[in-house]
Amino acid sequence: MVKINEVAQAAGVSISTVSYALSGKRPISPDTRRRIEKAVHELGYSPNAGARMLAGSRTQIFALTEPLRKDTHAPTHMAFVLATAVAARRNDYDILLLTDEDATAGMSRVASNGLVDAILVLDVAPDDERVKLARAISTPTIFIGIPNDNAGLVCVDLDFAAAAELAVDRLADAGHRAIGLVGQPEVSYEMSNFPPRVLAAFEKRAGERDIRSGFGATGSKHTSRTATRRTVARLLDEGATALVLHCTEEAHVVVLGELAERGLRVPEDVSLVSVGASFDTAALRTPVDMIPLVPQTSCDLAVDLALQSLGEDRPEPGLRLIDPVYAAHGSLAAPPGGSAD
Amino acid sequence: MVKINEVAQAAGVSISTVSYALSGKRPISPDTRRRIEKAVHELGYSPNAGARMLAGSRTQIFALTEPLRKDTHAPTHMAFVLATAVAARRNDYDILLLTDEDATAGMSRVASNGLVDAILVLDVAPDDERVKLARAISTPTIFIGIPNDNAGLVCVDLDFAAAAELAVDRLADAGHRAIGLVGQPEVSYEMSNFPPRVLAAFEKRAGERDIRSGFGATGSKHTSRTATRRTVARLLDEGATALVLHCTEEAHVVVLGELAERGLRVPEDVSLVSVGASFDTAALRTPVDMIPLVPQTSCDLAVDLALQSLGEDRPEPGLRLIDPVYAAHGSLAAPPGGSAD
DNA sequence: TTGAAAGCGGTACCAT
DNA sequence: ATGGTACCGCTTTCAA
Repeated sequence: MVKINEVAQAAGVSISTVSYALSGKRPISPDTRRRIEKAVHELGYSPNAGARMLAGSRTQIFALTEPLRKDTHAPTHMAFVLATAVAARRNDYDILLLTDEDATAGMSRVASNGLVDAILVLDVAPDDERVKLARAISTPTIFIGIPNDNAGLVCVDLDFAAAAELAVDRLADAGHRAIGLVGQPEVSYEMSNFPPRVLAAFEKRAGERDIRSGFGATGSKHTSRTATRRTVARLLDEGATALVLHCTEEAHVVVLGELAERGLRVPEDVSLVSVGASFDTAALRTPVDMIPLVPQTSCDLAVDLALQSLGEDRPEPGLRLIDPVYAAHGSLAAPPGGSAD
Repeated sequence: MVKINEVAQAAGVSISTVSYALSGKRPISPDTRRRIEKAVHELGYSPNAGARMLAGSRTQIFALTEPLRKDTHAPTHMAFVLATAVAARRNDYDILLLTDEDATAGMSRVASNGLVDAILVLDVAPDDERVKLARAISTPTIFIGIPNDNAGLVCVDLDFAAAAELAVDRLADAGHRAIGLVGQPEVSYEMSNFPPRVLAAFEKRAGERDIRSGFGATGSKHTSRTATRRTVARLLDEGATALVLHCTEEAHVVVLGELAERGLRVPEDVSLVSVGASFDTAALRTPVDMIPLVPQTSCDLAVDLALQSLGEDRPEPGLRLIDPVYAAHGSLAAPPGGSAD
């Protein structure tokens, strides 16, 4: 393990010069700089992490808390973890994983031992217990997701409400008068923060546009497709000519299968719009229009905010809602028989 | 951020006494110990991570490298990450996530800046590039999975070969003379380390027991069930009276569906044994016998080995193969018509 | 533009 | 059983 003094000696300069050359915090003559870089390279020097944390006051580590509930959707979750890690690395930060049984335990630990510069919160529940802890500690904390009680917090997320409204608007504009929402498994409306936002905005906007709206949950395991099929059947029976999908990829597949079995074509007989999916609905056997949830967008922003929290102008508390984007894939058309009711 | 000297003062003892009381590295009188613990508790003291890393030579952090290829099965992968994190925490260790595009970059970085005490390697490929790096660095490295070239490495994994043999043996013992293997998507036989081990051992043991064996891959996405159905159809056509399943939960479901459609009962008409699954095959609509892959077992052992690597008697290089365990769920019986061919 | 040296907050050796 | 203190390797004043 080569140390800074060895580099200094090899380059024929003082320790502090090496340090400054590496941090760029003060001007170094081109010549000196070259000799130092040469020494660093030849000796394979890499500053000791512990010493850096102690002397400087940056650890170059962010904590990521993820309380992995049994209902978390693994692929989506992983996409967020990955996106966070990538964004962090791009800024020379590493990610420390906090998956404690007790979500708050790890958080308060790293907050009080100074292991991390900031904390990123994933898998936010409506009444998340990490909220009050975040208010109590001094380590900057960024929520990816929006808890009910979010006063004073920095939160980042897709604007799910706007996304739901956008979906309703597009369908209403196309002439649909009755729209069904195929939602998450029931339990998610208590455990997670965004499903309720979609549902509420969907119903509100439908009301505003004088549209009849229906709602139904999906099954929580792909082994029970029944719940999903029943929901689709009911919504169609109630007269829906379009469905908004806010569910897993598996559930999308089941919906498409159910429509196919009933001999219904997309978009001639039924229009579809997927909201908040983080997989590619254009790759399904029937491509579906989508207003995607892009983990990278949220995570990049979250990391930016975390970095900003370390500087002078700490970000204002408040929600950062990401504008929804509509991607057409041909699953939206006018309802059969024109815009009749 | 309360420091050790404040604790010492509050408890009316010296700094070193506090340190020793906390580490338990030398006897402390019951009375003193109580006062120190009281002070620690009241002040909410938690030793500074950076200072510890620098002074002691333990960072209390393990790195976990996971090069997230596009074909990695998210739920299984997450189960391993979670199991590792839990095992680590139980031993007062945190997990630092290394998900660099370049898998080796992060590894060599943490190896040379002393950020972690050991490295755990996940998602091992047959010709994994992290192998030669592991040999080059001084940070102890534990592989969870077995690369082809594993000389000198410490590797932990389920004994997939023994598991495959056990499956064949049970079926052969029950009288089956023709067995099919429903395997992974084709690409996995190049990208991952364990599918080839199952396949090879399956065929070898079948040969030894004079059993006709067949093999077929599954589809790589649940959207393409066709490949899986075709494989099942072919294996049955070839006369298989039993199937060994080494595939995803989705594929299991498809297999069961295909059997049901053909009017085949389990186990009366076809026997099934699942090998290396990390989900519960007993919870499927038809419970299936399994020889499970238990992430916790592998990860606990890996963490143990990592800890051991930090002490005096570093573990011998070599493979640690975990014995397979057979869990019966009623999907195995004699072939129809007795043990006729 | 460069150097010397004072910490950062613990750990563990050497005393008592 | 307890205390004093020399480091651990780097960052960052303060001086030149």
